Amino acid sequence: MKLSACLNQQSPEGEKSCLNSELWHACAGPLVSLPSLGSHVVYFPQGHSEQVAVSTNKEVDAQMPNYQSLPAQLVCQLHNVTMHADIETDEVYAQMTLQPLNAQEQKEVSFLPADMGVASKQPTNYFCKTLTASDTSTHGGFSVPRRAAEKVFPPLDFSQQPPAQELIARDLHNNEWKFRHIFRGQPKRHLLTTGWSVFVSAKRLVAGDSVLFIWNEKNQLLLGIRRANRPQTVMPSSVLSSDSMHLGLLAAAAHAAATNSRFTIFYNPRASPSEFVIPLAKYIKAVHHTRVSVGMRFRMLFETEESSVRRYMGTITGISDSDPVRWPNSHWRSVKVGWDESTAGERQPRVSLWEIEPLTTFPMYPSPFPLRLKRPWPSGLPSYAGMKIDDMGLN
Amino acid sequence: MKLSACLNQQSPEGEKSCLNSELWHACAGPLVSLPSLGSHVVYFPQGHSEQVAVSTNKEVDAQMPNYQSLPAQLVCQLHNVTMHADIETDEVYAQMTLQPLNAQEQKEVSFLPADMGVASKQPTNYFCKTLTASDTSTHGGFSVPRRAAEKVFPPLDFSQQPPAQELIARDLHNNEWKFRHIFRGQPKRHLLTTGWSVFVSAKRLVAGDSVLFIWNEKNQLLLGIRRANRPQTVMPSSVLSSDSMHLGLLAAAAHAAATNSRFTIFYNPRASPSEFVIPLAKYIKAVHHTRVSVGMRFRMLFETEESSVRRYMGTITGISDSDPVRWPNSHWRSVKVGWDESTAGERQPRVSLWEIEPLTTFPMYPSPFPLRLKRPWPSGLPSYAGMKIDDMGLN
DNA sequence: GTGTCGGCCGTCTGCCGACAA
DNA sequence: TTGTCGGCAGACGGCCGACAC
Repeated sequence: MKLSACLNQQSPEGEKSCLNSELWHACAGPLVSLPSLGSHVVYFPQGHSEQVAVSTNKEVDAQMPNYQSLPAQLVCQLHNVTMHADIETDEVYAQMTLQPLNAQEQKEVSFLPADMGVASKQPTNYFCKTLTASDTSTHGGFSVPRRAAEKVFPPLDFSQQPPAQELIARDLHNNEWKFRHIFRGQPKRHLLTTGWSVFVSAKRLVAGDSVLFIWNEKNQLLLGIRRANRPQTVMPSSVLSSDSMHLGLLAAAAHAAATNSRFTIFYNPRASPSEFVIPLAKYIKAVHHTRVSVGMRFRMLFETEESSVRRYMGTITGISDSDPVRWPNSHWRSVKVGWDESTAGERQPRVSLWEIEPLTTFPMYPSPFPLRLKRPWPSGLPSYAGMKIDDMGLN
Repeated sequence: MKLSACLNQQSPEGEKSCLNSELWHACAGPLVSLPSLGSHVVYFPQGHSEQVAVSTNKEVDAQMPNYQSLPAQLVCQLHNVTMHADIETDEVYAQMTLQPLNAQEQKEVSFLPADMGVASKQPTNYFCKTLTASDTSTHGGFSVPRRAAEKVFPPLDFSQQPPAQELIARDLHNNEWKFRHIFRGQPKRHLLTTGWSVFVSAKRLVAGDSVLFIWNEKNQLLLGIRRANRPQTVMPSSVLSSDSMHLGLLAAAAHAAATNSRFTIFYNPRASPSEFVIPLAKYIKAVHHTRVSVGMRFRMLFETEESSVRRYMGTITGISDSDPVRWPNSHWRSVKVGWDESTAGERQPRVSLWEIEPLTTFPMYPSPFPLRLKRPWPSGLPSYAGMKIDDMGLN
């Protein structure tokens, strides 16, 4: 597996766009958004650690030493953010360069305009189909859903019999793929024939994986893939032990925090259980300007199989440290929740405040003890320098 | 890419053998040896760092902080060593669990019998062939060199016309591969036909890669592969930045050294420029009981393309720290050398003392200033506790 | 509307000896 | 001794509409 070359094919403004941004976001999913370049963010080593644990398929060792000097959250400036795709698997990921703010900078932050992060702009003219056994078999081509073909593909010339055209689509690596698009059969349907099997075998697609076609404003056809969540699809790599990787991310963050220097992380939206680089304004709003209490009802967004979103409902069952030993007083996954729909096991039993929308109207189990935080935020102007000592888990 | 399951198919004594030891060593090459389980070794973070740099295809950042508490070499006990092969690429690697010795243990070490490490026992009944274009094309099978077939494969029944048999070989993952072995053509030759192309495509072999057949004492046929050194065959992985990986290996070693606890490393013999876990006795002999001086002639073993060894000759041109800033007073690559054969670029300009055989007879350029070490070893009993402070690069 | 299948044709896989390096 | 090729037969890839859910 190699890293992608950084194809700067569009967005010459250079803003965090290294390869096609629409396609990257479409592959990443509707819930993924990247903080703006230059903005202030909160970085959570815990969340980063979770991603590494998933990627290496190994939980963090209980023997792991603590980094006493590393707070549970670091307020940083985002100096660089680039989108990438693994050259072997097309898995999307982002590289971010973060610089922890010093005390003075954290004080000044509160006077800057809030930046909640740009919402992930999902393209409008696109479709995503989960591949069937017939789609991936060598016996035939790809059956295009009718509405999808009419919305996303250029219109066919129906004076021909049968109507057909050649489609050229580009993937995340800017590679070109050619397909014969034909409208035939009884009943009539849209099919991709010649060229399709080459694509399937090159990308090693199997039934259950999804493909994604985008027709963008420049009249280009873009093509992405999203692999099914196969168990054990992970890649631990024999480069470094998972323990050393966990230590490495902590050491990198601790060193950067101690010296106010930059460090680099990878964010893997499809692998990571939760985003761990959060826009500062979003964090502040959720942690300091939102009332939550045990018994309160909330909603949370999840991605569906068809790449759209739906809300699941739940009830807050507790508010406590998710890892009291290693990360005391961290807001990471500080909210214990129960989900209404009992298809349990899929959804995390713990979430962070900025992931949920509390429903202040009609609480199902009104708590007699509404509480905001164990350490309520001082009224008046927020002090982020103070936060680092008072509220951010510095031991 | 996934890690291999640990197939304990033989050597029930369980000594560092997790999958077939003969096959692993054959794939690793004739120069690779693993220290014995329980023995004392010297671990070099610098060498480990080199391996990570090669694997991530990224040199260590000059900004990298120093670990003041981490010596340039750690005397450890080897608690566990298991052989593995990458499930995707069949690349061989070893996992070792090391425990740094405390001062008391280091003192006691000198009274234990020396363990120079077992030499890599290359199997006797084996052959290794680099694949030709014809071998890997879909047009035909595999042409077996005559001597190889006669030495390694079971004898054919020449009463049949043509003589043929089915061969069953097992790879590092204990997967079974069946081949039709036939002796035919004009002139007569040994060929593998049916089954060969399945193997080639499953392992994604291309011309230039090598295959390796072993006929062991249990009359089993073993089958390994060794890929050509394709440039950029490396896999940086988007899990962790290379900077964090470098920090991680240093942090893991530093923490283990500080607490005398165990840590785990991966050794990748085909990727790593040099072994970085050396039997203690080999280290002591090379560093403290060998005279080297500028101008001295030496030999060093290298692997040939055909999986055998040859010696290259050279002259010592200097003795100095390879990284005076980060690792002062380290013996890692402390010897600057020039090579007789000017096919330069292939061989390292710096080697470590334990990699070379100094030729004490007939030095080509006798130096008027023979020197042993910048800090000569005190005569009498070696003190490894003292070494840690005096000679092992503690800043 | 679309997933899977039988039918059918064409290409490519893969086994053979010829031939030359 | 062995790498590559032309020849050839059979397997599979891949395009088609039928049909059912």
